Amino acid sequence: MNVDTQVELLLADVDHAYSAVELKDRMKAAATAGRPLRVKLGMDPTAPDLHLGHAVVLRKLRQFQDLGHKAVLIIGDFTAMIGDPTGKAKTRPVLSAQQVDENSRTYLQQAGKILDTGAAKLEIRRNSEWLSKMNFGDALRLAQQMTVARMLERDTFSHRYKTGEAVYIHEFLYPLMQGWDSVMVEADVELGGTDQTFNNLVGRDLQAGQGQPPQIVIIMEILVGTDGRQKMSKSLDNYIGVADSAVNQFGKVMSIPDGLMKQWFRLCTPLSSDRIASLLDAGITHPREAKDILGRMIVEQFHSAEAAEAAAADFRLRFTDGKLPAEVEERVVASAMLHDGKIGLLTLIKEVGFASSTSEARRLVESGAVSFGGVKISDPRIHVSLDERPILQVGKRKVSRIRVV
RNA sequence: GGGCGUGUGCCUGAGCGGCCAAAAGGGGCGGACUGUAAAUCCGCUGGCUUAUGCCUACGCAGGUUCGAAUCCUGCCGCGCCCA
Repeated sequence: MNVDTQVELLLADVDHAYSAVELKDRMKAAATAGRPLRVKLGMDPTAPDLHLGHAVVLRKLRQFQDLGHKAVLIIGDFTAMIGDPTGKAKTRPVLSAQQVDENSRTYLQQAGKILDTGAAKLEIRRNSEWLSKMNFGDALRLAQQMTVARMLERDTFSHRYKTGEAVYIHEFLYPLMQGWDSVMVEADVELGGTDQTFNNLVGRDLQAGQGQPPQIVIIMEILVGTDGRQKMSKSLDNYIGVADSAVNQFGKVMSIPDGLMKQWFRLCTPLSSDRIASLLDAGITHPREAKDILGRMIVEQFHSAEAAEAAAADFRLRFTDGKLPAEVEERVVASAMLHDGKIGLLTLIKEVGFASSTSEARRLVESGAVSFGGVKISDPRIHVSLDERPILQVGKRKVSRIRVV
Protein backbone atom coordinates (compact mmCIF):
# COMPACT_ATOMS: atom_id res chain seq x y z
CA MET A 1 0.00 0.00 0.00
CA ASN A 2 1.55 3.31 -0.99
CA VAL A 3 1.47 6.35 1.22
CA ASP A 4 -1.28 8.11 -0.67
CA THR A 5 -3.59 5.16 -0.23
CA GLN A 6 -2.65 4.84 3.41
CA VAL A 7 -3.45 8.46 4.12
CA GLU A 8 -6.75 8.14 2.34
CA LEU A 9 -7.60 5.12 4.46
CA LEU A 10 -6.52 6.76 7.68
CA LEU A 11 -8.49 9.91 7.11
CA ALA A 12 -11.62 8.40 5.62
CA ASP A 13 -13.64 8.52 8.80
CA VAL A 14 -12.00 11.33 10.71
CA ASP A 15 -13.67 14.59 11.59
CA HIS A 16 -10.68 16.73 10.83
CA ALA A 17 -6.96 16.52 10.24
CA TYR A 18 -4.43 19.32 10.72
CA SER A 19 -3.45 18.63 8.10
CA ALA A 20 -3.78 15.90 5.53
CA VAL A 21 -0.90 17.28 3.52
CA GLU A 22 1.39 17.31 6.51
CA LEU A 23 0.44 13.77 7.35
CA LYS A 24 1.30 12.61 3.88
CA ASP A 25 4.65 14.40 3.94
CA ARG A 26 5.48 13.07 7.38
CA MET A 27 4.63 9.53 6.40
CA LYS A 28 6.75 9.76 3.31
CA ALA A 29 9.66 11.15 5.26
CA ALA A 30 9.32 8.44 7.86
CA ALA A 31 9.14 5.72 5.25
CA THR A 32 12.25 7.06 3.61
CA ALA A 33 14.08 7.21 6.91
CA GLY A 34 12.81 3.74 7.77
CA ARG A 35 11.31 4.82 11.07
CA PRO A 36 7.77 4.47 12.37
CA LEU A 37 5.69 7.50 13.25
CA ARG A 38 5.08 8.15 16.92
CA VAL A 39 1.34 8.44 17.39
CA LYS A 40 0.31 9.91 20.71
CA LEU A 41 -2.88 9.39 22.64
CA GLY A 42 -3.50 10.69 26.11
CA MET A 43 -5.48 8.75 28.66
CA ASP A 44 -7.06 9.98 31.82
CA PRO A 45 -6.20 7.63 34.69
CA THR A 46 -9.24 8.76 36.66
CA ALA A 47 -11.66 6.91 34.39
CA PRO A 48 -10.31 3.46 33.74
CA ASP A 49 -13.48 1.95 32.37
CA LEU A 50 -13.48 2.24 28.62
CA HIS A 51 -16.56 2.54 26.48
CA LEU A 52 -17.40 2.68 22.79
CA GLY A 53 -16.50 6.36 22.70
CA HIS A 54 -12.92 5.63 23.72
CA ALA A 55 -12.89 2.76 21.29
CA VAL A 56 -13.38 5.11 18.35
CA VAL A 57 -10.03 6.78 18.94
CA LEU A 58 -8.34 3.54 19.96
CA ARG A 59 -9.40 1.90 16.73
CA LYS A 60 -7.81 4.75 14.81
CA LEU A 61 -4.66 4.24 16.83
CA ARG A 62 -4.75 0.56 16.01
CA GLN A 63 -4.99 1.44 12.36
CA PHE A 64 -1.72 3.34 12.65
CA GLN A 65 -0.14 0.40 14.42
CA ASP A 66 -1.23 -1.94 11.66
CA LEU A 67 0.53 0.30 9.18
CA GLY A 68 3.73 -0.16 11.15
CA HIS A 69 3.66 2.86 13.41
CA LYS A 70 4.15 3.17 17.12
CA ALA A 71 1.41 4.06 19.56
CA VAL A 72 2.57 6.27 22.40
CA LEU A 73 0.07 6.13 25.23
CA ILE A 74 0.38 8.92 27.76
CA ILE A 75 -1.02 8.24 31.18
CA GLY A 76 -1.98 11.65 32.49
CA ASP A 77 -1.23 10.99 36.11
CA PHE A 78 0.06 14.49 36.64
CA THR A 79 -2.53 16.33 34.57
CA ALA A 80 -5.18 14.41 36.47
CA MET A 81 -4.55 16.77 39.35
CA ILE A 82 -6.22 19.49 37.30
CA GLY A 83 -8.70 17.61 35.24
CA ASP A 84 -9.52 18.59 31.71
CA PRO A 85 -11.58 21.78 31.86
CA THR A 86 -13.80 20.28 29.18
CA GLY A 87 -15.29 18.04 31.80
CA LYS A 88 -17.79 19.42 34.21
CA ALA A 89 -16.01 17.90 37.14
CA LYS A 90 -14.64 20.44 39.55
CA THR A 91 -11.49 19.81 41.48
CA ARG A 92 -10.38 16.26 41.19
CA PRO A 93 -8.81 14.35 43.98
CA VAL A 94 -5.12 13.75 43.60
CA LEU A 95 -4.64 10.13 42.78
CA SER A 96 -2.23 8.01 44.67
CA ALA A 97 0.47 6.20 42.74
CA GLN A 98 -1.25 2.90 43.48
CA GLN A 99 -4.55 4.21 42.23
CA VAL A 100 -2.91 5.32 39.00
CA ASP A 101 -1.29 1.92 38.68
CA GLU A 102 -4.55 0.17 39.20
CA ASN A 103 -6.51 2.35 36.81
CA SER A 104 -3.82 2.10 34.19
CA ARG A 105 -3.84 -1.64 34.41
CA THR A 106 -7.58 -1.78 33.90
CA TYR A 107 -7.30 0.66 31.05
CA LEU A 108 -4.60 -1.30 29.30
CA GLN A 109 -6.38 -4.55 29.82
CA GLN A 110 -9.47 -3.13 28.16
CA ALA A 111 -7.59 -1.16 25.52
CA GLY A 112 -5.78 -4.39 24.73
CA LYS A 113 -8.97 -5.64 23.13
CA ILE A 114 -8.36 -3.02 20.48
CA LEU A 115 -4.67 -2.17 20.44
CA ASP A 116 -1.67 -4.18 19.46
CA THR A 117 0.17 -4.44 22.75
CA GLY A 118 3.43 -5.73 21.35
CA ALA A 119 6.43 -3.90 22.78
CA ALA A 120 7.49 -2.68 19.36
CA LYS A 121 4.08 -1.21 18.69
CA LEU A 122 3.25 0.36 22.02
CA GLU A 123 5.05 2.73 24.34
CA ILE A 124 3.51 3.78 27.62
CA ARG A 125 4.58 6.88 29.51
CA ARG A 126 3.35 8.81 32.51
CA ASN A 127 3.46 12.55 32.25
CA SER A 128 4.51 12.95 35.88
CA GLU A 129 7.84 11.73 34.55
CA TRP A 130 8.56 15.22 33.24
CA LEU A 131 5.81 17.47 34.58
CA SER A 132 6.54 16.79 38.23
CA LYS A 133 10.12 17.92 37.72
CA MET A 134 9.26 21.33 36.37
CA ASN A 135 9.65 24.29 38.71
CA PHE A 136 7.80 27.58 38.71
CA GLY A 137 10.31 29.12 36.33
CA ASP A 138 9.77 26.31 33.85
CA ALA A 139 6.05 26.79 34.14
CA LEU A 140 6.41 30.51 33.50
CA ARG A 141 8.39 29.92 30.37
CA LEU A 142 5.70 27.56 29.21
CA ALA A 143 2.96 30.04 30.03
CA GLN A 144 4.73 32.71 28.00
CA GLN A 145 3.92 30.79 24.87
CA MET A 146 0.22 31.32 25.21
CA THR A 147 -1.98 34.40 25.31
CA VAL A 148 -5.21 34.91 27.22
CA ALA A 149 -6.98 35.82 23.99
CA ARG A 150 -5.96 32.52 22.48
CA MET A 151 -7.13 30.63 25.54
CA LEU A 152 -10.46 32.37 25.41
CA GLU A 153 -10.95 31.13 21.89
CA ARG A 154 -11.64 27.84 23.43
CA ASP A 155 -15.36 27.13 23.62
CA THR A 156 -15.59 25.96 27.18
CA PHE A 157 -13.62 28.91 28.46
CA SER A 158 -15.35 31.61 26.45
CA HIS A 159 -18.74 30.17 27.20
CA ARG A 160 -18.16 29.93 30.89
CA TYR A 161 -16.56 33.34 30.96
CA LYS A 162 -19.51 34.97 29.20
CA THR A 163 -22.16 33.26 31.26
CA GLY A 164 -20.46 34.19 34.48
CA GLU A 165 -19.20 30.82 35.54
CA ALA A 166 -15.86 30.50 37.21
CA VAL A 167 -12.77 30.01 35.13
CA TYR A 168 -9.71 29.31 37.19
CA ILE A 169 -6.21 30.29 36.21
CA HIS A 170 -4.82 26.82 36.66
CA GLU A 171 -7.25 25.52 34.07
CA PHE A 172 -5.30 27.49 31.52
CA LEU A 173 -2.33 25.34 32.33
CA TYR A 174 -4.00 22.13 31.30
CA PRO A 175 -3.63 22.57 27.55
CA LEU A 176 -0.04 23.68 28.08
CA MET A 177 0.77 20.59 30.08
CA GLN A 178 -0.83 18.33 27.57
CA GLY A 179 1.00 20.12 24.79
CA TRP A 180 4.26 19.75 26.63
CA ASP A 181 3.69 16.01 26.67
CA SER A 182 3.86 16.10 22.89
CA VAL A 183 7.19 17.88 23.07
CA MET A 184 8.59 15.35 25.53
CA VAL A 185 7.60 12.30 23.55
CA GLU A 186 8.31 13.94 20.21
CA ALA A 187 4.96 13.01 18.82
CA ASP A 188 4.49 12.94 15.06
CA VAL A 189 0.74 12.60 15.34
CA GLU A 190 -1.74 13.14 18.12
CA LEU A 191 -5.19 11.62 18.18
CA GLY A 192 -8.20 12.95 19.99
CA GLY A 193 -11.92 13.68 19.93
CA THR A 194 -13.28 17.03 18.79
CA ASP A 195 -13.27 18.19 22.40
CA GLN A 196 -9.51 17.79 22.36
CA THR A 197 -8.91 19.95 19.30
CA PHE A 198 -7.68 22.95 21.20
CA ASN A 199 -5.42 20.98 23.52
CA ASN A 200 -3.89 19.05 20.68
CA LEU A 201 -3.24 22.12 18.59
CA VAL A 202 -1.42 23.71 21.49
CA GLY A 203 0.98 20.79 21.24
CA ARG A 204 1.88 21.90 17.73
CA ASP A 205 2.78 25.39 18.91
CA LEU A 206 4.88 24.15 21.79
CA GLN A 207 6.73 21.71 19.60
CA ALA A 208 7.44 24.42 17.06
CA GLY A 209 8.71 26.58 19.89
CA GLN A 210 11.20 23.85 20.76
CA GLY A 211 12.35 23.43 17.19
CA GLN A 212 10.45 20.19 16.66
CA PRO A 213 8.31 19.57 13.63
CA PRO A 214 4.74 20.15 14.84
CA GLN A 215 2.61 17.07 15.28
CA ILE A 216 -0.22 16.30 12.92
CA VAL A 217 -3.50 16.43 14.80
CA ILE A 218 -6.19 13.97 13.91
CA ILE A 219 -9.59 14.60 15.35
CA MET A 220 -12.32 11.99 15.58
CA GLU A 221 -15.97 12.75 15.86
CA ILE A 222 -17.41 12.36 19.36
CA LEU A 223 -19.64 9.34 19.70
CA VAL A 224 -23.13 10.14 20.91
CA GLY A 225 -24.30 7.97 23.80
CA THR A 226 -27.20 5.54 23.93
CA ASP A 227 -29.58 8.37 24.85
CA GLY A 228 -29.02 9.83 21.40
CA ARG A 229 -28.38 13.25 22.83
CA GLN A 230 -25.17 13.70 24.70
CA LYS A 231 -21.68 12.40 24.21
CA MET A 232 -21.12 8.95 25.52
CA SER A 233 -19.85 9.01 29.06
CA LYS A 234 -19.94 6.95 32.14
CA SER A 235 -21.25 9.75 34.30
CA LEU A 236 -24.26 10.26 32.04
CA ASP A 237 -24.89 6.54 32.11
CA ASN A 238 -25.42 6.47 28.38
CA TYR A 239 -22.49 4.26 27.56
CA ILE A 240 -21.69 0.78 26.41
CA GLY A 241 -18.64 -0.50 28.21
CA VAL A 242 -15.90 -2.35 26.42
CA ALA A 243 -15.98 -4.78 29.34
CA ASP A 244 -19.77 -5.17 29.37
CA SER A 245 -21.18 -8.62 28.74
CA ALA A 246 -22.14 -9.56 25.20
CA VAL A 247 -25.82 -9.74 26.09
CA ASN A 248 -25.64 -6.35 27.70
CA GLN A 249 -23.81 -4.71 24.84
CA PHE A 250 -26.23 -6.10 22.33
CA GLY A 251 -29.27 -5.07 24.32
CA LYS A 252 -28.00 -1.55 24.71
CA VAL A 253 -27.33 -1.23 21.01
CA MET A 254 -30.88 -2.35 20.28
CA SER A 255 -32.23 0.43 22.45
CA ILE A 256 -30.50 3.33 20.77
CA PRO A 257 -32.61 5.73 18.73
CA ASP A 258 -32.68 4.85 15.03
CA GLY A 259 -31.19 8.17 14.12
CA LEU A 260 -28.01 7.24 15.88
CA MET A 261 -27.27 4.20 13.74
CA LYS A 262 -25.63 6.20 11.00
CA GLN A 263 -22.98 7.63 13.26
CA TRP A 264 -22.45 4.38 15.07
CA PHE A 265 -21.97 2.41 11.89
CA ARG A 266 -19.47 4.98 10.73
CA LEU A 267 -17.54 5.25 13.99
CA CYS A 268 -17.86 1.78 15.44
CA THR A 269 -17.63 -0.53 12.45
CA PRO A 270 -15.32 -0.76 9.47
CA LEU A 271 -18.17 -0.76 6.95
CA SER A 272 -17.88 1.39 3.86
CA SER A 273 -20.16 4.37 3.43
CA ASP A 274 -21.96 2.61 0.54
CA ARG A 275 -22.71 -0.40 2.66
CA ILE A 276 -23.89 1.81 5.50
CA ALA A 277 -26.15 3.71 3.17
CA SER A 278 -27.89 0.55 2.04
CA LEU A 279 -28.29 -0.67 5.59
CA LEU A 280 -29.92 2.58 6.56
CA ASP A 281 -32.27 2.64 3.60
CA ALA A 282 -35.51 1.43 5.14
CA GLY A 283 -36.63 0.29 1.71
CA ILE A 284 -33.76 -2.19 1.57
CA THR A 285 -33.18 -3.06 5.21
CA HIS A 286 -35.69 -2.97 8.05
CA PRO A 287 -34.34 -0.69 10.80
CA ARG A 288 -34.59 -3.54 13.29
CA GLU A 289 -32.45 -5.70 11.06
CA ALA A 290 -29.91 -2.92 10.58
CA LYS A 291 -29.65 -2.46 14.31
CA ASP A 292 -29.23 -6.17 14.78
CA ILE A 293 -26.28 -6.12 12.40
CA LEU A 294 -24.82 -3.11 14.18
CA GLY A 295 -25.20 -4.83 17.52
CA ARG A 296 -23.53 -8.01 16.41
CA MET A 297 -20.65 -6.15 14.77
CA ILE A 298 -19.99 -4.23 17.94
CA VAL A 299 -20.22 -7.20 20.28
CA GLU A 300 -17.91 -9.17 18.01
CA GLN A 301 -15.14 -6.65 18.51
CA PHE A 302 -15.01 -7.14 22.24
CA HIS A 303 -16.12 -10.74 22.52
CA SER A 304 -16.42 -13.12 19.60
CA ALA A 305 -18.61 -13.84 16.61
CA GLU A 306 -20.19 -16.74 18.50
CA ALA A 307 -20.91 -14.60 21.54
CA ALA A 308 -22.45 -11.95 19.32
CA GLU A 309 -24.68 -14.50 17.66
CA ALA A 310 -25.73 -15.92 21.00
CA ALA A 311 -26.47 -12.47 22.39
CA ALA A 312 -28.65 -11.67 19.38
CA ALA A 313 -30.52 -14.96 19.75
CA ASP A 314 -31.03 -14.38 23.45
CA PHE A 315 -32.37 -10.95 22.71
CA ARG A 316 -34.86 -12.22 20.15
CA LEU A 317 -36.13 -14.89 22.51
CA ARG A 318 -36.49 -12.53 25.35
CA PHE A 319 -37.86 -9.37 23.86
CA THR A 320 -39.20 -10.22 20.44
CA ASP A 321 -40.85 -13.43 21.61
CA GLY A 322 -41.35 -12.25 25.16
CA LYS A 323 -40.04 -15.37 26.79
CA LEU A 324 -37.72 -15.78 29.67
CA PRO A 325 -34.05 -15.86 28.79
CA ALA A 326 -32.40 -19.20 28.28
CA GLU A 327 -30.44 -18.81 31.44
CA VAL A 328 -31.95 -16.83 34.26
CA GLU A 329 -29.32 -15.36 36.46
CA GLU A 330 -29.57 -16.43 40.06
CA ARG A 331 -29.56 -14.13 43.04
CA VAL A 332 -29.36 -15.19 46.63
CA VAL A 333 -31.01 -14.08 49.82
CA ALA A 334 -29.64 -14.89 53.25
CA SER A 335 -31.91 -17.16 55.27
CA ALA A 336 -31.62 -14.69 58.14
CA MET A 337 -33.82 -12.37 56.12
CA LEU A 338 -36.72 -14.77 56.38
CA HIS A 339 -39.35 -14.79 59.10
CA ASP A 340 -41.43 -17.93 59.38
CA GLY A 341 -40.10 -18.94 55.99
CA LYS A 342 -41.30 -15.77 54.34
CA ILE A 343 -39.98 -12.40 53.33
CA GLY A 344 -41.71 -9.11 52.54
CA LEU A 345 -41.87 -8.59 48.79
CA LEU A 346 -40.48 -5.07 49.08
CA THR A 347 -37.59 -6.23 51.19
CA LEU A 348 -36.87 -8.97 48.71
CA ILE A 349 -36.77 -6.56 45.77
CA LYS A 350 -34.45 -4.26 47.62
CA GLU A 351 -32.28 -7.07 48.98
CA VAL A 352 -31.78 -8.51 45.53
CA GLY A 353 -30.70 -5.14 44.15
CA PHE A 354 -33.67 -4.43 41.90
CA ALA A 355 -34.51 -1.27 43.80
CA SER A 356 -32.31 1.06 45.79
CA SER A 357 -34.78 1.58 48.60
CA THR A 358 -37.91 0.04 50.02
CA SER A 359 -39.84 3.08 48.91
CA GLU A 360 -38.69 2.60 45.36
CA ALA A 361 -39.62 -1.06 45.52
CA ARG A 362 -43.04 -0.03 46.75
CA ARG A 363 -43.52 2.30 43.81
CA LEU A 364 -42.49 -0.41 41.39
CA VAL A 365 -44.95 -2.86 42.85
CA GLU A 366 -47.74 -0.32 42.91
CA SER A 367 -47.12 0.60 39.29
CA GLY A 368 -47.49 -3.02 38.24
CA ALA A 369 -43.89 -3.66 37.28
CA VAL A 370 -43.36 -6.68 39.47
CA SER A 371 -44.13 -10.32 39.00
CA PHE A 372 -43.19 -13.11 41.36
CA GLY A 373 -43.25 -16.75 40.39
CA GLY A 374 -44.79 -15.73 37.09
CA VAL A 375 -47.67 -13.89 38.73
CA LYS A 376 -48.05 -10.14 38.63
CA ILE A 377 -48.30 -8.66 42.09
CA SER A 378 -49.54 -5.19 42.89
CA ASP A 379 -49.98 -5.37 46.65
CA PRO A 380 -46.82 -4.06 48.30
CA ARG A 381 -47.65 -5.60 51.69
CA ILE A 382 -47.46 -9.16 50.56
CA HIS A 383 -45.00 -11.65 52.01
CA VAL A 384 -43.70 -14.51 49.96
CA SER A 385 -42.05 -17.86 50.36
CA LEU A 386 -38.85 -18.64 48.48
CA ASP A 387 -39.00 -22.43 48.79
CA GLU A 388 -39.68 -23.02 45.10
CA ARG A 389 -36.70 -20.91 43.99
CA PRO A 390 -39.14 -18.58 42.26
CA ILE A 391 -38.39 -16.13 39.50
CA LEU A 392 -38.65 -12.48 40.40
CA GLN A 393 -39.12 -9.99 37.61
CA VAL A 394 -39.03 -6.24 37.99
CA GLY A 395 -39.70 -4.27 34.86
CA LYS A 396 -38.77 -5.79 31.53
CA ARG A 397 -35.10 -6.14 32.10
CA LYS A 398 -34.54 -7.31 35.62
CA VAL A 399 -35.14 -11.01 36.05
CA SER A 400 -33.60 -13.38 38.54
CA ARG A 401 -34.20 -16.71 40.12
CA ILE A 402 -34.15 -16.38 43.88
CA ARG A 403 -32.41 -18.84 46.11
CA VAL A 404 -32.03 -18.84 49.87
CA VAL A 405 -28.61 -19.49 51.34
C1' G B 1 -10.52 45.20 50.56
C1' G B 2 -15.70 47.71 49.84
C1' G B 3 -20.81 47.70 47.69
C1' C B 4 -24.74 44.93 45.52
C1' G B 5 -26.76 40.34 44.27
C1' U B 6 -27.25 35.08 44.59
C1' G B 7 -27.22 29.75 46.84
C1' U B 8 -33.87 25.37 46.57
C1' G B 9 -34.86 18.27 45.29
C1' C B 10 -30.74 14.53 39.61
C1' C B 11 -30.87 19.42 36.48
C1' U B 12 -33.33 24.11 35.28
C1' G B 13 -36.50 26.91 38.10
C1' A B 14 -41.19 28.90 41.25
C1' G B 15 -41.96 29.73 46.38
C1' C B 16 -46.94 34.30 50.13
C1' G B 17 -44.16 33.01 58.00
C1' G B 18 -48.37 28.30 58.57
C1' C B 19 -52.48 24.88 53.41
C1' C B 20 -44.36 22.82 51.58
C1' A B 21 -41.65 16.66 50.95
C1' A B 22 -41.87 21.98 48.49
C1' A B 23 -45.30 24.82 41.70
C1' A B 24 -43.60 24.02 36.63
C1' G B 25 -40.44 21.95 32.94
C1' G B 26 -36.46 18.57 31.83
C1' G B 27 -34.31 14.02 32.92
C1' G B 28 -35.08 9.25 35.07
C1' C B 29 -38.18 5.01 36.34
C1' G B 30 -42.71 2.04 35.57
C1' G B 31 -47.05 0.94 32.39
C1' A B 32 -49.76 1.00 27.28
C1' C B 33 -48.38 0.93 22.05
C1' U B 34 -43.90 -0.94 19.30
C1' G B 35 -38.79 -2.96 16.63
C1' U B 36 -36.00 -2.76 24.59
C1' A B 37 -36.44 2.83 18.01
C1' A B 38 -39.09 7.48 17.49
C1' A B 39 -43.70 9.91 18.52
C1' U B 40 -47.91 9.60 21.78
C1' C B 41 -50.76 8.54 26.28
C1' C B 42 -50.98 7.24 31.71
C1' G B 43 -48.59 6.80 36.60
C1' C B 44 -44.38 7.51 39.80
C1' U B 45 -40.02 10.33 41.03
C1' G B 46 -36.47 11.86 49.78
C1' G B 47 -36.24 7.80 53.43
C1' C B 48 -38.54 4.38 56.98
C1' U B 49 -41.16 -3.70 57.07
C1' U B 50 -46.56 -2.71 56.28
C1' A B 51 -48.13 3.75 57.98
C1' U B 52 -55.35 9.52 58.31
C1' G B 53 -47.63 7.81 61.15
C1' C B 54 -42.54 9.06 61.90
C1' C B 55 -37.76 10.97 60.25
C1' U B 56 -34.60 13.88 57.06
C1' A B 57 -34.45 18.04 53.47
C1' C B 58 -34.44 24.18 50.74
C1' G B 59 -25.40 26.49 51.19
C1' C B 60 -23.48 26.06 56.78
C1' A B 61 -24.12 27.59 62.01
C1' G B 62 -26.98 30.12 65.32
C1' G B 63 -31.36 33.32 66.54
C1' U B 64 -36.56 35.52 66.43
C1' U B 65 -41.45 33.09 66.44
C1' C B 66 -46.67 28.70 68.82
C1' G B 67 -44.64 27.81 63.78
C1' A B 68 -39.30 29.44 58.88
C1' A B 69 -37.28 27.31 52.51
C1' U B 70 -39.61 32.05 53.58
C1' C B 71 -37.50 37.20 58.94
C1' C B 72 -32.50 38.44 61.65
C1' U B 73 -27.00 37.59 62.60
C1' G B 74 -22.44 35.35 61.39
C1' C B 75 -19.77 32.22 58.11
C1' C B 76 -18.87 29.85 53.32
C1' G B 77 -19.38 29.46 47.81
C1' C B 78 -20.46 32.00 43.26
C1' G B 79 -21.36 36.45 40.21
C1' C B 80 -21.32 41.70 39.12
C1' C B 81 -19.53 46.65 40.13
C1' C B 82 -15.82 49.69 42.59
C1' A B 83 -10.68 49.77 44.52
